[in-house]
Amino acid sequence: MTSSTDPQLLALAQSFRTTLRHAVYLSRSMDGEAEITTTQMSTLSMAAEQPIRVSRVAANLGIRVPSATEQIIKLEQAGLVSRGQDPTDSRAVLVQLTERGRSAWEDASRLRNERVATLLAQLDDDDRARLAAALPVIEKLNHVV
Amino acid sequence: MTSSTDPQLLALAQSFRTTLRHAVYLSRSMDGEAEITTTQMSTLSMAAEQPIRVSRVAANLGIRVPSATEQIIKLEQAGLVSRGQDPTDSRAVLVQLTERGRSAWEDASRLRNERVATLLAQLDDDDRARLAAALPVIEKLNHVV
DNA sequence: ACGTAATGTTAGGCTACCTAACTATGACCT
DNA sequence: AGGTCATAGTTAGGTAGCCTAACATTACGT
Repeated sequence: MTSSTDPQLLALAQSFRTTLRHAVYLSRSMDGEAEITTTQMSTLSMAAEQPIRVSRVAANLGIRVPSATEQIIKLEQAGLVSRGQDPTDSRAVLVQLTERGRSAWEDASRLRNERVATLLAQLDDDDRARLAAALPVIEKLNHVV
Repeated sequence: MTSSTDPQLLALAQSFRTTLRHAVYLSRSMDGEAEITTTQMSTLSMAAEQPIRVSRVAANLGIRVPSATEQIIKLEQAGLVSRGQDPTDSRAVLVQLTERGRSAWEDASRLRNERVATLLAQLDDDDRARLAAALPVIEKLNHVV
């Protein structure tokens, strides 16, 4: 990975980074006055799919394991998740949503979705199609790593 | 903004939010071991275009003015930006890049661009086109607000 | 069975962010 | 002009998320 990179690729990379930065600002402004932080929301989203290890939460969030432990403990104290043993590995801890956690996640998720949907409603059909087409591409990038 | 939102729009909103979240994780992992933090990088990016007020930096970053002041002072102490008066309003402070700041920003930017370009190189042409087509759409969302 | 690797937790410190209170300048109004 | 209020930024002090280092526990390879 030297500096012998295709100029067109570099240009796309730069646009992508800039747009991503702007999107993050946008996302933050949407989250604004929520009672659940973005990190907690992300953690709940992961656990909503299936029980997940602390180390995986940390890896997905891009933070260290002790930091993930800290957040998860807070979520546990709030009654939103529970920590249980992994039957296949007694070192591991499986984080899963409680009933309250699931409904809290659903509520917060719905609220955010509605806000974003309101934004998207102001695009025309072509733009929405372009956006929809690009989402799977961005997802691919994560698996390339 | 009630819950009378089009289901298709809500579905797209949810996908968009999820993908955005994943992209942020990806972005963080790219920034990883950099010597300039993401916030500082963003601040430099803004000042690189044109001198910018502290309050605008704060607004763009989604943080409060005192927090922006704090970061800008650090950048100033690092010799990367200078703070000058706005000739049109002596209350305002204009943040602009120093020579060192510009080259530091260019270096850091190039490094990140190359990392992202390496990722993008692993997509096929169609996917890259889809990605490129969606970036302006996402930019539009910022101006809709 | 023993040494090493992997998974989490605890302890302590750093930094980015916040609110509240303050200074200074601009805008408006009479 | 003078008075009042709004706007731009800084300072002070507190909160929370993230980090590294050190530790306990369980798994794995030889």
